[in-house]
Amino acid sequence: MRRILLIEQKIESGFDFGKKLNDLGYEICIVNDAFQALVHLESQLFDLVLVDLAIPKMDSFWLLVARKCHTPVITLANTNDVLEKLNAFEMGADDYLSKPFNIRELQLRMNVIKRRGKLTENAIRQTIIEFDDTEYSLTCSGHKITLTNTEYRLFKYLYERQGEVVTKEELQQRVLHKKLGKFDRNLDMHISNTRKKLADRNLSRDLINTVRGQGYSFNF
Amino acid sequence: MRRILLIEQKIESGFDFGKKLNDLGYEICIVNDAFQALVHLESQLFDLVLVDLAIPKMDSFWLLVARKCHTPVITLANTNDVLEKLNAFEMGADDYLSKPFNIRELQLRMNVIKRRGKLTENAIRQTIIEFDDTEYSLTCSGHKITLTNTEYRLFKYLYERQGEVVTKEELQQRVLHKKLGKFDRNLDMHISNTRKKLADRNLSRDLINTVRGQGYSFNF
DNA sequence: CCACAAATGATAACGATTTGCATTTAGATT
DNA sequence: AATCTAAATGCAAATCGTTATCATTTGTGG
Repeated sequence: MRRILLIEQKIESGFDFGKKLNDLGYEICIVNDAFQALVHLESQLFDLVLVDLAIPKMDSFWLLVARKCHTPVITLANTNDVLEKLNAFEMGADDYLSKPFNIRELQLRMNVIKRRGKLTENAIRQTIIEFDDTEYSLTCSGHKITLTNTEYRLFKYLYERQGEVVTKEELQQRVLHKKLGKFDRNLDMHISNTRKKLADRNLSRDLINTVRGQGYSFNF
Repeated sequence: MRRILLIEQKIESGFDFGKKLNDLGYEICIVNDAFQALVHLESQLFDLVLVDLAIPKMDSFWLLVARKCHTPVITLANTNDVLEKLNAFEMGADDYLSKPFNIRELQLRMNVIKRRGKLTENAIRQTIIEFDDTEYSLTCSGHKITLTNTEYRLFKYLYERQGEVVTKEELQQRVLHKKLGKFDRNLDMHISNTRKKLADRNLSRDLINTVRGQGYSFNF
């Protein structure tokens, strides 16, 4: 899941939101009306369409288009209105979020959609990991693990792309902020140390899976 | 004038154009939306930004960013529309070209900007710092200093915002990737160590200026 | 199935970063 | 100007991150 088309009425409010997503490694494209959305959807491939329900008219128009391009859609609403929620689903949205929401929540739902798309509607994940950004700790099925800053950011980065294989280059660039050297072993060390901590708390060290020659991936 | 950031809507059409420039000795980086542009502008130094005006909306957004990074901007347009031209200048572009244009013409204009830039640059500062991302070293008026990864990224971050006061919060977030604690001393330490290294090489430790209660700023 | 190369795992040593405490400085208050 | 206080700094110790090295695993071609 990489490229996201964000349809926001107020382009400015989309900016910092989009920036956040961008920081997390997504490529964002923001448009503010259905026609532009149409143009973009037809000329480029997107992995997800996020629509602010405040977009006037055209409600289901872009949806049709998205459907044609086999792109999943998540709608965003400003209210917690149940009717609006039902409406979104009726229109054929794949999921729904009401603002303000946590980026993490969005990511989780994106992952669910992604999996649904790939594995044709399988079990919903029940193991959920809670992250604590302030003390670099995570809690998984009752076990709490405290990592170091770097271990934490690596783990979280992988978690946020669960299922995907993340290359060492990417991790090195985006988490460690340095280039990957020829015989660079330091990612391996962080992974190794993290796995040890997982094992110490009776969690599977295979939460982080190594894909030989390619990188690492997170898997429950 | 070396590194150019090219913002093109259709990435393909940017390719051969970019290739031409590349053949002429420029280092080109092509992106196709404002956010990517933002990311690149914030993480690397460019000497010039070329923007295809066909980039939808966002018109002035990337411009703001480029301004922040002290990078000149030339806009490219598909029409010969005078309004568009005026609009470009209003937005603050340094120059304007309508497609199709001669690469020579572009070069001429780039030189003009360069000269313009150098003049003001010389008036303001004559010292220029060269950065080496691979070994975290910088060269300033003949003196070469090697920093650690973190010191280097902090220094560069401040340098890229020269004149501005950058808050500790921001540095902590964007460079150290952690929250600023109440009695957090680690930025101070990095600054202190960097200053020491500057002094060791007969460079002014006041290149990094502390603004009591606010943060740090870079100043020649 | 074996030999070989390449990738990964793991330990330890080393260097960098962070933390805690003591001290100094800048600015506000009187 | 003397005092007070919050912020900044210096230094040392503890923690964390990186590198060097060797062992182990995995995949490839004979």
